[in-house]
Amino acid sequence: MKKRPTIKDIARIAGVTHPTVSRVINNNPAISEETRTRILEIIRRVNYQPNLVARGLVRKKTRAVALITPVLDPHVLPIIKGVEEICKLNNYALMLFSTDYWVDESLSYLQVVENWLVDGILILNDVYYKDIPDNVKKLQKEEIPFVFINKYLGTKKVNTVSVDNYDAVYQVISHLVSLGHKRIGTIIGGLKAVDGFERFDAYKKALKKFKIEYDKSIVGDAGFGENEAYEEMKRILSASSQRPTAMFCANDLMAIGVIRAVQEKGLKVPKDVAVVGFDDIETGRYFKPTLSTVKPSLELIGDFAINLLMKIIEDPQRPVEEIPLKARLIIRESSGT
Amino acid sequence: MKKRPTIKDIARIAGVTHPTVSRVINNNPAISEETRTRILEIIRRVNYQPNLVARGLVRKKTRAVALITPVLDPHVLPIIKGVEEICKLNNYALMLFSTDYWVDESLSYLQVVENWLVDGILILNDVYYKDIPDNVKKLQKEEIPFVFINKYLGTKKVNTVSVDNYDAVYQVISHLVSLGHKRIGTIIGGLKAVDGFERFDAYKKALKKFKIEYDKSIVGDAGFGENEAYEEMKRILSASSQRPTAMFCANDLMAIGVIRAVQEKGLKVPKDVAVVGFDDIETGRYFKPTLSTVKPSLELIGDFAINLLMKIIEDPQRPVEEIPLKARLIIRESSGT
DNA sequence: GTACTTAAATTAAGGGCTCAAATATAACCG
DNA sequence: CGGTTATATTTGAGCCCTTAATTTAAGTAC
Repeated sequence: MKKRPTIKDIARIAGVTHPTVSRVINNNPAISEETRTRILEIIRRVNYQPNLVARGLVRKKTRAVALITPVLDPHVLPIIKGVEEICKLNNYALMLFSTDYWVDESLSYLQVVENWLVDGILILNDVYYKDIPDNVKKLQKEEIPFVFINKYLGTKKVNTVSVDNYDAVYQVISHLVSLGHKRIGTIIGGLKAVDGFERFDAYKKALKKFKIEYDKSIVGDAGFGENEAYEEMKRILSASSQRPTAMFCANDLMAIGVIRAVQEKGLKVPKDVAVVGFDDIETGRYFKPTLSTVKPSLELIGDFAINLLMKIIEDPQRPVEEIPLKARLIIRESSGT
Repeated sequence: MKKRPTIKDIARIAGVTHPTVSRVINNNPAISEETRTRILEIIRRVNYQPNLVARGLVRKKTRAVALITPVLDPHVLPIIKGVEEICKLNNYALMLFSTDYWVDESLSYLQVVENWLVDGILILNDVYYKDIPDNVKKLQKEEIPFVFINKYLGTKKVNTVSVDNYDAVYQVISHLVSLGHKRIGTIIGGLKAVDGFERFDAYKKALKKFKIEYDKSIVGDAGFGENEAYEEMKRILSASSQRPTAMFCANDLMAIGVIRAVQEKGLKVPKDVAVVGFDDIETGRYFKPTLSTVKPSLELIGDFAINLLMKIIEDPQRPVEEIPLKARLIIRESSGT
């Protein structure tokens, strides 16, 4: 790369010393209007840009944040989008790291932070932790600003922005109940994933609210997979003496699997079995029948997360905040009237 | 954040000066085995990590690259994924910037680079430029390493990794011809987009190869939009005296629009009109009929692009390279036999 | 005109690291 | 043992910027 002008070059041209130029750049008021305009003019003319690395070194702030995600798939894209947008708006640079679920290795994201390359990190969390994992402990110990996206299910509170799974599932069950359903089964996504755990828990709590008894025989675990859900639903339909009239699935993919299983049995969706998913994936809008679902605003989650992170960076002592965001129920054919 | 140990702290503990420690870190051979192991032990013990910002300042290399994309949608995700993976493998940090097609504003990505925060940039290009745009000229002038992803259609060569649109479209037309089609229309995505331009050009060239005359009446422009393609196809079906028996669409979304229009006319896909798209989007696999398409390996494009960029960073003087990558034809129901 | 305040700039130091040049130490040799 | 070479380490300077402390100049008041 070409050598770029430095603050000293500007100073030399203007006939002042470089701290004076620095003051102009940083809008320090202790500069006469005359020299300020003169220096600004020179800066414009030679297209000077302050070297952010040097500035970062002395200020100990790089104005960069990192987003750590276990995986790069369409599901997380809106979150990234939300984060990126707010970053840009606030002149932060966004670094992207994917860990491929390799949690141990992702300890190395610490390295990125520890090396001062970023001022804070957003951690897209998927896994259900009983206890605070070591890498998070380390973040806390080093007092590195971080925010979890998707609830972090430790006992201790950490800064978090997440889907309000409880509210979302309640909306779904409430919707199904209002259609007259009393036998509402579920396909869960496994208990290891945060969302899997919470949505299942929320399902049980919602049933209780509506005084519907929990029935294990109409519950399946498909680990968020379509084919697994298909198999589980086949099992439920053939095993259960009294089949469910509605199914809540912890994501849309599984809902599609479930619908396939239902149709294969010669039953109709939603007439015989109503199905509601979670996420609002693209395919759900094209699938036949179109899929009822509940849609978290992931972009908004990204927004809130980065905004929270920026606040923490500015004031590391601020109290921990846990922000749940409401999802929106979308009723389509698969649970239509 | 907590104060972290510096190279000087290590030096003090070890009873040497800090350049000695620096040498150990950088594997400089001019260090006795004895002190090397002693210092490494201390580094391990206090968990010292070199401050990359400081290092960046003196080396003028941050080991970070930026990916500039006009938009963050599922279409570009595999590219990001490919880039991210290789970055990680090579200890580069990846910064993500989206310009929202706001090209003027995206001049500001220069700022990111000019400030030394990154060593080079990848530019996801979508727009068709006749001449080299100003921001790219500026990159060249400043001798900033950059690679275009998706062909940059200027007259001058720039470092590029892109889908081989010509080969891909040839594969499609060849496939349709082999099924006996002679009247093959196309819905193009507009000429402003690189891919739009190239795929249309490739379509005409392919027809020529098979000695099929180009017929304007079975060509539509839908700007890559589904509904626009639907409208264009309706127009073509009603206007054309002799309707096409096959349609090549410059992306899958438009192919879906086309199929809708065909079916609405009471015609069958692929019996009456065969349809082939481009991209292999998720929905195409679920749509009825399942969609024939041609799938570029976007992840591979990302791979190649970042690899090329890293080479350029290491050797800025290396000759310009333009790398086309082959796409794969996927035959499904919409062009089935 | 002296003393004092305020404004505007300068001087000096330092952030954490690298790298070239200089020095100290040890080793070797005739 | 003086002189040369090789090895290991230190000294010194600098990357580009910010910030506190200090100086200088100008302005005000009595």
